[in-house]
Amino acid sequence: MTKDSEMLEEALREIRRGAAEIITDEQIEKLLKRYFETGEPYYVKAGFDPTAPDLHLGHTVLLQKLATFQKYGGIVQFLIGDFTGMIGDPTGKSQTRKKLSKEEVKANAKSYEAQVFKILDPAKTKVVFNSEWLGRLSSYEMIELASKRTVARMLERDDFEKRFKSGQDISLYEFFYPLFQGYDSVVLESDIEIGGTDQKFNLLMGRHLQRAYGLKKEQAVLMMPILEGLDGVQKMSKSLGNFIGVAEEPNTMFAKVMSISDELMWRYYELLSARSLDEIEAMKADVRSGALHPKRAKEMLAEEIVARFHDEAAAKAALAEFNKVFKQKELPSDMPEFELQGPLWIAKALVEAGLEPSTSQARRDLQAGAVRIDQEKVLDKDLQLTPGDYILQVGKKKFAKVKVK
RNA sequence: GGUGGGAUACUCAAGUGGCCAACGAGGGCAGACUGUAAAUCUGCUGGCUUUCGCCUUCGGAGGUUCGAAUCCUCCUCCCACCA
Repeated sequence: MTKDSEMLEEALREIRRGAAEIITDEQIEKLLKRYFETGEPYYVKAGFDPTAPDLHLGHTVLLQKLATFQKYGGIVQFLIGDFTGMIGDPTGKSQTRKKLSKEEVKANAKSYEAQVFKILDPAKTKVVFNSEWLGRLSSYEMIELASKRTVARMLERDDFEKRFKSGQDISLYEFFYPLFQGYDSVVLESDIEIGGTDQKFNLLMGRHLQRAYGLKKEQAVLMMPILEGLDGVQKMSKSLGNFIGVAEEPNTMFAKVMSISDELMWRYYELLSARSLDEIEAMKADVRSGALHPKRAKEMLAEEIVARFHDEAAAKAALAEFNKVFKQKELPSDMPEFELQGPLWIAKALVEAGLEPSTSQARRDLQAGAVRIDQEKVLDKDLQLTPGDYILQVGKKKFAKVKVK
C-alpha cells in the first residue's frame, strides 16, 4: 500500500466514524480519491434552523463531521434555512413556527458564526441563506419543482404515511418542505449533504432533484445519529435540560461532562472528540485492562471539550477546580456572594442566597442533612444566623458566601 | 351531525361526596457507598408558616352541599364507533 492510499483509508474511516447511514459510500470514496489525486475540492452541505442560535453539544455532532470533511478537501455549505424556517419542518410533530424578521435572521446568523467557527474552518466554509433563491421562485418554477415528485412517493415518508392512513391532516405546503430542501442542493450543487437520521427523506430528496434537474451529480448523503443527553437515554435538548451548551462556563461544562455515565462517555468520544479512532480504541483497551482509570478517561474528554469551546488554560483550570471541590472536598474558588440582613433563619438565608427555590424545599434539605455551613453539617434545623461571614452549601454542587449584618 | 369514553401534580397513572396536597410508577432532589460514573440502599418530592395550621392545585366557568378531584349545568379540547 502506498502512502497516499493509506491516507485515503484513514480519511474514509474518520468520515464513516459514528455515521448512522451513508448513501452511498462509493460516492464519498470517489470524491475523496479525486481530492487526494488532484486536490479538487467538493461541497458538503448542511442545513440549520435559523431560530436556535445557542448551540449545545448535540448540534456539534454534525459540525464535528463537517470539520472532518474540511480536513479532507470538503468545502462546507453552511445553509441557514431562513426561508424554509418560515414554513416549518413538518418532520415529526407538526407545530407552526413563528416567523422571523430579516433582522432576527441576521442576528441569529451572526451568533451562529461565533459559535460554529470554534469547530469549523472559516476559510473552508460558505454561509448561505436559502431565502436568496427560494424567495425568488416564480409560480412557474414552483410548479416545475412540484412536478418532479409524485404524491405516492411523497407519502412514502413515514410521518406522512402515518398521518395519511389515519386520516390526519397533511397540509399541501408540507410537501414543499422536502422539495425546497432538495432544491437547495440543486442550486448549491452539493456533492454531499449531512444531517440527522430523522432527515433521511429530505436528504434523499436532494439526490432525486439533482437528477431531475439534470445535474451531472447526485449528492451523497451521510446521516449522523442523535446524541443522547446527560441522562444517556433521551436526546440532548434544551427543553429536557440534559444538555451541555457550547457557551457554558468552563467549570460547569467540565462538571457536566464528568457527570455522564462511563458507557455514555465512549459515545461522546466517538461523536464529539477530535481524537482518532485508534487513540480511542487504545484508551478503551487501557480502561479494560486497568491501566487507565475510567475517571481519568472522562477527565480527558472533559478537558478536550472545554478546551475547544474555551481554551487549553481554561480546561486545565476546570480540571483542577473539579478535583479540588469534589475530590479534596475543598471549597470552590469562585462562589456567589450575598449580603443579608441578620439575624435570620438558616432556611431563609438559603433561599435568599439562591441555593434553594423555596423555604419548604430548604426545610426538606435541612431535614435530610444536606446543608452545610463552613463545611459543617447543620444539625439544628432552627438555626439562626447571627452577624458574621458564612459559607453556605447545599448538596455537593451549590455554594454561596454570605455576610450577615 | 349522532352516540359513547376521556382531560388529575414534571410524565404516566389511581382515586368517583369527608380519612385527599391527593395511592403507585418513572423522573427529580438529597443522604450512604463511590470515581460528583454505574449499580444498590434510604429519605424527600405544591407554596406559606421554625409545623398549630393556612393558602393554591385535580381541563374552564358557574351551581348543589356543612363539606367536591368526586354530584349537577354550560363551555373548551382530545379519543372511539356510527353517518
